[in-house]
Amino acid sequence: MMPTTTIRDVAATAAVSAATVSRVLNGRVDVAPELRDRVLAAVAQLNYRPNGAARSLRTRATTVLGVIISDITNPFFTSMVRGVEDAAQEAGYSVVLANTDEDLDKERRYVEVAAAEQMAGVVLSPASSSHTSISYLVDRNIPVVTIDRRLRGAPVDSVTVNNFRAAFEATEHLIEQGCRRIGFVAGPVTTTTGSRRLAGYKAALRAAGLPDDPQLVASGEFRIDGGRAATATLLGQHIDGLFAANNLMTIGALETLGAHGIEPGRDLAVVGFDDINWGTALRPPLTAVSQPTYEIGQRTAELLLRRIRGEKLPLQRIVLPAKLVIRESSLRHR
Amino acid sequence: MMPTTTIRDVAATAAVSAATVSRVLNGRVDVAPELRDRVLAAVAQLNYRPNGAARSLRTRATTVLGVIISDITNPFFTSMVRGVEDAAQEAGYSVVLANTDEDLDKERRYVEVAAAEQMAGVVLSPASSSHTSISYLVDRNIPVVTIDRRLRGAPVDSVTVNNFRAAFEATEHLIEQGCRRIGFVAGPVTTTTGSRRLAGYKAALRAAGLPDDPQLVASGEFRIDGGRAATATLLGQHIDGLFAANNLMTIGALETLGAHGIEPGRDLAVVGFDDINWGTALRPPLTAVSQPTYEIGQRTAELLLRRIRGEKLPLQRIVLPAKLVIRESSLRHR
DNA sequence: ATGAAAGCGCTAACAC
DNA sequence: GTGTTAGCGCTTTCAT
Repeated sequence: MMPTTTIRDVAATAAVSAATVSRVLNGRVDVAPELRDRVLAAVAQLNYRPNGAARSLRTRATTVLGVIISDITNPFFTSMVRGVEDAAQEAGYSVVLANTDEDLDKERRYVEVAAAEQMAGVVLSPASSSHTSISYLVDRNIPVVTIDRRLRGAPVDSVTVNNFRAAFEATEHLIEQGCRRIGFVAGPVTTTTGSRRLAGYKAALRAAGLPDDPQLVASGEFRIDGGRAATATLLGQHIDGLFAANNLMTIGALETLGAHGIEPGRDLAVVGFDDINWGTALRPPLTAVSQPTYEIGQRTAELLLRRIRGEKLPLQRIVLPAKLVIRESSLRHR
Repeated sequence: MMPTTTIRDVAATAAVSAATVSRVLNGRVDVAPELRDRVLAAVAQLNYRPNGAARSLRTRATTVLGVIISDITNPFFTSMVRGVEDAAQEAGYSVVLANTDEDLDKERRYVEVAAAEQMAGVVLSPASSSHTSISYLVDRNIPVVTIDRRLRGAPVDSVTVNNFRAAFEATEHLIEQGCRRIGFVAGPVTTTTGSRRLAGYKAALRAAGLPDDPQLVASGEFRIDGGRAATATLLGQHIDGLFAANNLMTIGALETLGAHGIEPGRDLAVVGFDDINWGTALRPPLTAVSQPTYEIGQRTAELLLRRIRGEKLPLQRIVLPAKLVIRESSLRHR
């Protein structure tokens, strides 16, 4: 068992007081260069690392960011988390993860934990745009940035993509490919992503003068089985195009199409929302709306860190561009 | 800004000493039932949550597990992390994530951080089986369990699958399908997974009396481009079967095959290591070695928690079964 | 500019 | 069994 080296050890080695060591370590300017050097040398010599617990007990602040998302198992969130992680790490913060499975109770519990643990800030992907428990955090002045989704009516920073526009463009692309009956595999409208993507799809139909047939929309959870079920429903509707509202739903859709012997690109033009690395392993490769997931995470963390540092900014609603990547699953030239 | 309620507030409300509150909260048995109830009532009434920083400063222990893996972006790790997470959460621990990108320097830095932060335990997927920095942790009596991979020569608990056997069976399956020249897209032999899977492949060839042609093995990093490059090499070798050593390499392999107009199942029998949810979205669906990733994570966390609680156990080397899931990409009946 | 001293909230001896 | 007390390692007044 190693003896822990404390700030007093450093102070003794550098022949200064513990207070001075603390000042040096926290970048106070009012320390004589000579003492500074002695302190730094001692720190290096003893390989000293400040005790985080003692520090946060004293300052009532930690260097921990909470990341509360629905499910780390979804590759979409994974890449965002990675972006948050990297940005946090760079600033000396660490990241603790919590999965809510879109369950409001779990979300609330984790938010409470974040408050109790006095986390420096929280990244949240809210399970619902209307019900929220962030007041626990707001009351304690803990900054929150929502990621991927927004909270309606709450004055909270957010980082999202332009879901409406991206869905509009994807639908437009299918129309350009000659599709006239485009099925939409929709997610839950309780999330802002679910509702905005649906709205974009409908708007594109209207813009092209196509009927907005409710039969062409089937919705479900943002999960594989949700996509499977919705697609199965739509197959009865004589569709000539299919647009799935997220990556997991796309998997379910492709499975169902495959099971019915329907080949994307040949028999049906298919577009998915969220571009993942395996899209290119498919035959034909998948046309998909690509979101800058890593950058979303990075930007979220950067914004959160600015709030943590106390910067005064107006409410931020960062919207990053999602772009359609056209491959072959949506082309109908045969 | 909310005022923080401390243990003294609870003590005052319950008309006992702070020490008694502490005893109740930590499950000491030597507290009179009556006082216990008063304390619990006060805790509930004040909605009290102990301050983690103060607690760990005092006890020199946290309720945080470090999870140090190569890349959270890989769906394989993702599911394991989820398993760790859930088990940890259940025991009142939280999880902090760190990505090493298979970089030994990063790994060492994170291990140091885990030690400095006095994390309760660490789950590690070592970038190398031989070089390691876990002594920082061992010296401080911080338990470590390696996950997915082992550390050679280090007396550390591990949870893995039987990579040798799984690779053996996958290869055997290809041989049964009539393959005689099976290409192997290999990962780095510096990892135990990389070397054991290669060994299993070779052993199966030998067992079937097939020549162990080194030309049939091409190796690279456990990444998409690694799989692409290795597969491109193997295409010059007149192979009739292909086995890729991990999920990302499989993506690269499928891409390369697709680009050459080679269809899995029809022109070439293909098996991948790691079964991921999109395997069924492929046409034909992918035959793959399925690992119980979530369970691996769970078991790892459970073992780690037992070590944290100080249970005396012999060195644990838990090996979970990976099983071949046969779909159509490996069948050659046409 | 630097040091001495107090105290963050909690638990673990120790005393009763 | 329960309370009193000391102190974990750090930062931050307050003196000097």
